[in-house]
Amino acid sequence: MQKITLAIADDHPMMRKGVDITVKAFEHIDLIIKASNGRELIEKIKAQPPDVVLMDLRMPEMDGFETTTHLRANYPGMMILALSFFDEESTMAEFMKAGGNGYLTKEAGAKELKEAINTVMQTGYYFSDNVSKVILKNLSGDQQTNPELHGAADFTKRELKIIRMICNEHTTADIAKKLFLSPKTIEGYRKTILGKVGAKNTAGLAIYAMKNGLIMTG
Amino acid sequence: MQKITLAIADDHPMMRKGVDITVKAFEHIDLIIKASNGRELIEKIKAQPPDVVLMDLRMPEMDGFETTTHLRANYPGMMILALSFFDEESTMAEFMKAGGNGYLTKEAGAKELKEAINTVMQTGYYFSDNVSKVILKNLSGDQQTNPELHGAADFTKRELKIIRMICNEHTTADIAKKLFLSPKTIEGYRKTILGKVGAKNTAGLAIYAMKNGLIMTG
DNA sequence: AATTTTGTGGGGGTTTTCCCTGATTTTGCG
DNA sequence: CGCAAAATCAGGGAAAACCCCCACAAAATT
Repeated sequence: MQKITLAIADDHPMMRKGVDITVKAFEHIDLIIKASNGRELIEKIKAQPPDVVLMDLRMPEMDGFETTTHLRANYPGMMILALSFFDEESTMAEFMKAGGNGYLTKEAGAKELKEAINTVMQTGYYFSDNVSKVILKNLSGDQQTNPELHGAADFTKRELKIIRMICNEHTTADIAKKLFLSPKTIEGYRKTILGKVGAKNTAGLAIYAMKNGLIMTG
Repeated sequence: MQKITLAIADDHPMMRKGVDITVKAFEHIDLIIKASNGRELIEKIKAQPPDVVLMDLRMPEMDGFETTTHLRANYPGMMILALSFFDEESTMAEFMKAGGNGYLTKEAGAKELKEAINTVMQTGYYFSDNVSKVILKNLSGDQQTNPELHGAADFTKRELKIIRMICNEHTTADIAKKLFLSPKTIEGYRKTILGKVGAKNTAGLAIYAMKNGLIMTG
């Protein structure tokens, strides 16, 4: 599955950041170009044309209408969406006349941005307000599957005993002495245990043990 | 399941929009306050205090440092994250000194924003570059943080924050770096903390923290 | 105003944990 | 029986934690 490449042209750095932040949550979309005006956008597009362009209409140097006209002439297949933070009809009409593929209104959320990009790629258009509200599954990043989410790793009896002793503040040497084993053996267990629970140190292990009921809470 | 309430203070409307867009994708987070400077933020917070504040540091009228100091004094349990688009250490150090709970660097994506908010609610801190994430990750939160519920020993805010970081497997050096303090200072805290809880080592501390609800169990 | 607590740091050291290589013996089970 | 997992141990080294001592400034409390 190919990633969708995206460009944004907006004179406001914070807006670019906002979009940047948003699309970073979308695994299948790559924001490859950020430009602060039309001229800069066109320059960058020469080197690397994106699939979709998000275009602010009010920009210095070269505004969104002019830029859209140029892009439409030179890249017929490119999808151009207006980032409309003032959705006056007349403005939008002019933009569509210039060759735009649709627009996002200011109410657009991350979900809609994603849908807009997907839709415009599939159908060639997207309009913010006719949102069919197709219920896609959750946005990416909603449930990040935990690698070692505890089905609770299973421990051997020895390991369990040692875990409990560690949680009772016994040191390696201490445990070794009490169990009549070599400290090196206990060290080995510590390593194995840390590996099993995915902890980086004793603190993490102790927390894990508590959460998973490996030790008595009394 | 309770939603996490969020406020943002940033003089730039587009930035607010960016965050707004982003958090709208998060079902469990409600952006309830948008302010353009510290004074406005404080006013709005009087009516409706949020769980977490995202704070730009450079703002007109009343900047992020001043605002953070004020909020920390009046809302001890409120989580304050800096939106740092210029991550100079000195700036961050000043912010942390003012009582901040952590910071998001400019590389932060939607996923990280979400995680930052979740994490700061669970642990009381978040630092953009900390990669330890997985460990205490649990399915989305439920219990809200009641700052002081358990009598137990009483800790200062600093101590509490450090306890949580220790339980999240941060090393002394690590903590020092993130809080812009000397490792020696952290060492001092460790000693004080161990003394207070009557633990002999980190394992004991972690167990204590769990038992006494010093850290969120998710 | 005086005192205590909190926050911040330093020097110098020992102990403990963590990590990398290995290894041998026992035990459980198909 | 044979094999995998469990249990046992080692050398050597790096990192982290722990433990003394101490000091000073800022803030809170009295």
